[in-house]
Amino acid sequence: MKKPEKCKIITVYMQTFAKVSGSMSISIKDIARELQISASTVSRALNGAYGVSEKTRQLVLAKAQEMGYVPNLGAKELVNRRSNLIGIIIPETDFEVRPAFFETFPYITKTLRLYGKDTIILSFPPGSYNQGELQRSCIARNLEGVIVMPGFLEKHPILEEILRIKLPAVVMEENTLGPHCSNIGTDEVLGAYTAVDHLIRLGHRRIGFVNGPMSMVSICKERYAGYRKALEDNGIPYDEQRVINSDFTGTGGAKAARLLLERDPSLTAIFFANDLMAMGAISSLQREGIRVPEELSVMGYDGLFVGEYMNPPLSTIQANDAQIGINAAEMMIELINGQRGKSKRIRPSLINRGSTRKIDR
Amino acid sequence: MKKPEKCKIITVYMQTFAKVSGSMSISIKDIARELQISASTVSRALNGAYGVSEKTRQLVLAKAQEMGYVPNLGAKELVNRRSNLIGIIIPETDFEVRPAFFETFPYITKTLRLYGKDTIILSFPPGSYNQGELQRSCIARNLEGVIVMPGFLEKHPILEEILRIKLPAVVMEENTLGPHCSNIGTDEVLGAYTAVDHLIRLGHRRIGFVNGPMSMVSICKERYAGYRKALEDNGIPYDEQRVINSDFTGTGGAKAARLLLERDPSLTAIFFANDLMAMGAISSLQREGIRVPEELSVMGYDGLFVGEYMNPPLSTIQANDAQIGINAAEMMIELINGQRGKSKRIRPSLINRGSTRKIDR
DNA sequence: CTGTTAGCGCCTTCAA
DNA sequence: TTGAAGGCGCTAACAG
Repeated sequence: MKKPEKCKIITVYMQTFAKVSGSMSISIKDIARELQISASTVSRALNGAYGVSEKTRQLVLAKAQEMGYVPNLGAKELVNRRSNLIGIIIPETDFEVRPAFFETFPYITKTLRLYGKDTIILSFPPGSYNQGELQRSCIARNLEGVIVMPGFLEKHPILEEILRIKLPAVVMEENTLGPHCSNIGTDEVLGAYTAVDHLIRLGHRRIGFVNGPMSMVSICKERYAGYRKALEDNGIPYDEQRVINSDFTGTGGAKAARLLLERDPSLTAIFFANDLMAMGAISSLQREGIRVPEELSVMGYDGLFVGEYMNPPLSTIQANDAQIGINAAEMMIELINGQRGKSKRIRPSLINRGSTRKIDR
Repeated sequence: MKKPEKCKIITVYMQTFAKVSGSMSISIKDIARELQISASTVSRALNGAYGVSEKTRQLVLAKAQEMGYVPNLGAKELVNRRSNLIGIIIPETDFEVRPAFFETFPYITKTLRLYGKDTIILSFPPGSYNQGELQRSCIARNLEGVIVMPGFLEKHPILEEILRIKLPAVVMEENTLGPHCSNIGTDEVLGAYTAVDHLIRLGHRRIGFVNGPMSMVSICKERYAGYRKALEDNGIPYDEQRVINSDFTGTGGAKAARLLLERDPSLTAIFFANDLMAMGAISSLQREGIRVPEELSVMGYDGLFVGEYMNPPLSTIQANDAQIGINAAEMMIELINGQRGKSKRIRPSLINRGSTRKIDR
C-alpha cells in the first residue's frame, strides 16, 4: 500500500523539475504513462499512422498539446535514417567583392522550410581543402544533400568531390553537373545580351566591353558570348580591340575603361561585366572630366541596389535572386526524391537608369 | 565448419554494398566486429577516454581510418544530451535595406566551428509570430543556444520569448539582455560621436543631422546621443532645427537634406545616420548644382564598401563586422558554459574619404 | 584494461 | 486496435 504513494510523489517531483528545467523535454513515454497506454500507440497516433482508433488518437493529440510535447528530431533521424537536414556550403572568406548571390540565401532556407527541411551551414576555405572533408561532414550530420553557394574557384576540389560521391547537390554559378548534381544560376549569356542589346537600341554601335578575370572562366565566357551575339544579331562587326579583361574591382574597371578609350576614343558606350567596375570607372572618368552619360554611356551588371544612388544612377542587369533561391531549394528536393540532376538558368532583368542614354549617332 | 564460410560471404557482401551505397555509413560495431573486440572499447578508444591500452587504441584508430569511419553526431547527441548545434535566427524578408550586419554571418559560423559547434538557420517572419515557435524549434533540434541577427523590430515577440524561456541567446543590435541572454553590437554612440567629431576637426560648426526612423528607437537614440555629445564636447550649441528624422532610404535622405538646407542654408556639413541616405542626398544635391564636398561636406554611416565608388567617395563610419561576429560566437560559448549574460559594444572606425573636406570657417 | 548491460527517444515488426 | 520487444549508433555504469 505504500508503494503507489511513493511513486506518485516521484512523479510529481519529476513534473515540477521538468517545468523548472525547461530544457528537459517530455517524450512519448511521458504521454503514454499519463494516458496509461503504450508508447507505440502514442507514436502511431502522433504520426497519423493507421491502426489507431480515432478516440485514442484524439486523446493522445490533446495530451501532447497539453504537455507541450515536441518530438526529438535527432531520435527520429536515428531510426528513420532521414535527417531533414540540408547543408549549405559557403566559402569561408572575408571577401570584399561579396557575390550578390548571397542574397539568395534567405529564399533557399525559406523554401526548404516549406518541405520540412532545416539548413545547416558548412563553411570551407576557398583555397586549401582536405580530401573527404565534405563527405565526412555530411555523414556525421547525416545530411540529405548540400547546396553550394558561389565563391569557390572553378575546379575547386570540393566541386569535384561532389561529383564523385553520390550525394544530392545543387551548385550555384559554377557549371558543375552530374546525375546527383543539379546546377542553377543566372542565364549569363542572356544577361550580357540584354545589356548590349539595350545599348544598341539606344543608338550605340561602338560599344566597349570590360570583362572579368579569366580565373572565373564560365561566367566570363558566357557574358562574352552574350556580348558577341548581341552585336552579331544587330549586324555590328566585332572588334577585339574593344574588349578587355579586368578583375571585377573598382580600380580595375577604371583602368580598363581608360585603356579602352585610348585604343578607340570614338566609343560611345562601355559595358562592364559587373557593377563595381562600372562604378569605379564612372567615378574615375568624371574626375577626368568625361561626362556620363552625355559623352559615354555606361552599363553595369549585377543589379547592386546601391547603383541607384550613384550619380548618375547605374543602368545594370539584375539577377533574379528570389527565383534562383527558390529554384535551388526545389531542385534539391527533386534530387532527394531520386530525380536526375539537371541544369536551369534564370532570366535576369534589365534595370534602365541614368548612366545610359539615347544618341543620334 | 560451414558457418564461418557463410559469415564471411555475408561480410564481404556488406562491405561491397557499403562501398557502393556510400550513404550507408559504418558504425563502431563494424569496427568492433573486424577487430574482435567490444563496441565500448572502440568507443573509448575513439573518444580518447582513459581505460584503454595504447595498443588497442592505436589498433582501433587505424581500423577506423581504414574503414572510413565517421561518427554519427545524431546518435551521440541522443546519449550525451548535447547537440553542438547553435541556431541562427534571421528575419525572413526580402529586405531592400539589408542590414550591413549580415556581413558578420561568416565570422559567426567560422568561430563557432572552432568550438565544434555547427550552425543551423531558423528564419522567422519579422511580422507575425506564433507564441512558442522558437521554443519548439529549439527543443526539436535540441539546440544549445541561438544567435539572433538584426532585423527584428524592437519588442518583437521573439525577443520577448527569448528572455522568458531559459535558453542561451546572443542578440545583435537590439538591446535585449537577461541572465541567459547577451547582447552584442556596434557602439553607436561612439560611432556617431566619431563622425561628428571628424567634421568638427575639419572646421565645421554648423552641422546638420539626418537620423533614422523612430521605429528603430535604440539605434537612433544612440546615434543622436553621439551627435549631441560631440557638439557639446566641442562647445558648439545644439540647435534642434538642424536635426530631422528620415527613413534610411536614398530618397528619404535626399528629401531630408533639402529640408535641412531650406531651414538653414548656412550649414556646411550634414551627417547622415546611414550611407544610403547620404548617397541619395549627394546624388540629388549634385543634380541641383550643389557641389560635394566643396559647398557641403557629407558624412555617412555604415561603411558600405560601394561608398568607395561614389563620386565623391563617401566618408563614413564602419562597423567592425569581424569583431562583432567573433564576439557573438564567443559570448554564445560563454553562456553555454553557464556564465551570465552580458553586453558588449564594439568600436566602429572612421573611413575618411572624399565627401568631407576641411574648411577655413 | 576490457566486456556486458542498459538506455537515450523513437519507430516498426510481430503477436495478441 | 493495441502492447511488447527489439534496434537505430552511441556512451556510461558496472563487473570482471
